[in-house]
Amino acid sequence: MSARKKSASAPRGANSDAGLVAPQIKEPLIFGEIVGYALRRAQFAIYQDYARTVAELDIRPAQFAALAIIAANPGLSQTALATMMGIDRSGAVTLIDALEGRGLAARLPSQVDRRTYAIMLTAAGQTMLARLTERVSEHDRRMTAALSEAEKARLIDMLRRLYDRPN
Amino acid sequence: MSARKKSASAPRGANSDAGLVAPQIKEPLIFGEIVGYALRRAQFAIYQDYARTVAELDIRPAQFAALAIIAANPGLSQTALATMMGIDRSGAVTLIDALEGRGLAARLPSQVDRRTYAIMLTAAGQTMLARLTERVSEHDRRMTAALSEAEKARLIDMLRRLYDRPN
DNA sequence: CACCATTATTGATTAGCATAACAATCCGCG
DNA sequence: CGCGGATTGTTATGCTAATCAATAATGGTG
Repeated sequence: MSARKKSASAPRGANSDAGLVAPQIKEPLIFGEIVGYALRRAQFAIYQDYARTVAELDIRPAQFAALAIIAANPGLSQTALATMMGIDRSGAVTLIDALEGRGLAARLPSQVDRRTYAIMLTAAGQTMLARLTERVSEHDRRMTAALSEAEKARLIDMLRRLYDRPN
Repeated sequence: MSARKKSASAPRGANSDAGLVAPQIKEPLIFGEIVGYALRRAQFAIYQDYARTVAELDIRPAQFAALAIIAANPGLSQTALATMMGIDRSGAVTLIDALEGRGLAARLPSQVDRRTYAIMLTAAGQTMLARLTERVSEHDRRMTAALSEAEKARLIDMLRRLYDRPN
């Protein structure tokens, strides 16, 4: 549900553009009442732009998240990264494989547990993260330009109350 | 990025639970500043529960959306449904195949355009949609219980301003 | 009528994600 | 010390959804 395609090519049937109105597709009433719907559309719109933003540096959304988490927790294990990102351990493997293959992260042998690696950012990874952070901040500012700073803060607070619920 | 797993099984290394603090995984600073991150987490949390809610009636999220849109626009074409949902026409085919296979929707031959079908809900589809709408409303109320009615309205308004931007 | 656009459909391809299995290693307990 | 269970990284497999191209049938337009 997005209806973000260009000119809504609804079938015009047999009526020209004389006086007849083109049959406009209506949005179901319930969509307007539900928070989850507005949430989904806003998230989708922003995520699209976010993906395009990081793609300019040939980075996928999950990779940026991984870089940021590794930078904030140098030497963490792969499972720690996986649980932090809410993905499976197997997903972390391919994720780090990609980062390591591009020289952005490295698997150092852990000194306390020979099963695990201590994941670190390389120098290239740190500069890449710096450039990404800059662009992502700009992206977020641009996408929320319709909100004042106070509104932005209130929005974040309300969203946190939605997912931070004590269950 | 979700960190919603149970007890954060961060590796404890070699320290017991005596006085040493278990190495807590920190969230990157930038995540807290970005609207898109809070948006993503809230959307994910709510979507999870939403999917489970409709799954109780053996319906997938996209199928509920299709049912609601068809009910609001009886006799629309498949491409109209596809553009409304923001998916490809080929996706609408399999979507309606499933609904038709379960007797919830029907493809009636259009009387004005022999290429298109007029998609309608069957009686079973209408009662199914009614039951779904009931449960989804309850789900939305439950998920947004941390917000007052006024806050909910303000939240929806702000979210709309995020995806309704005039581009 | 001729030409091009549109519709529904099929098939192939891809990406993402969860699941299961497995060897290496760690930890706890006798 | 040694054994059993748990954990870590890894690989393979399957599934779901999304994307794209191609095609036959039909519509609209000059």
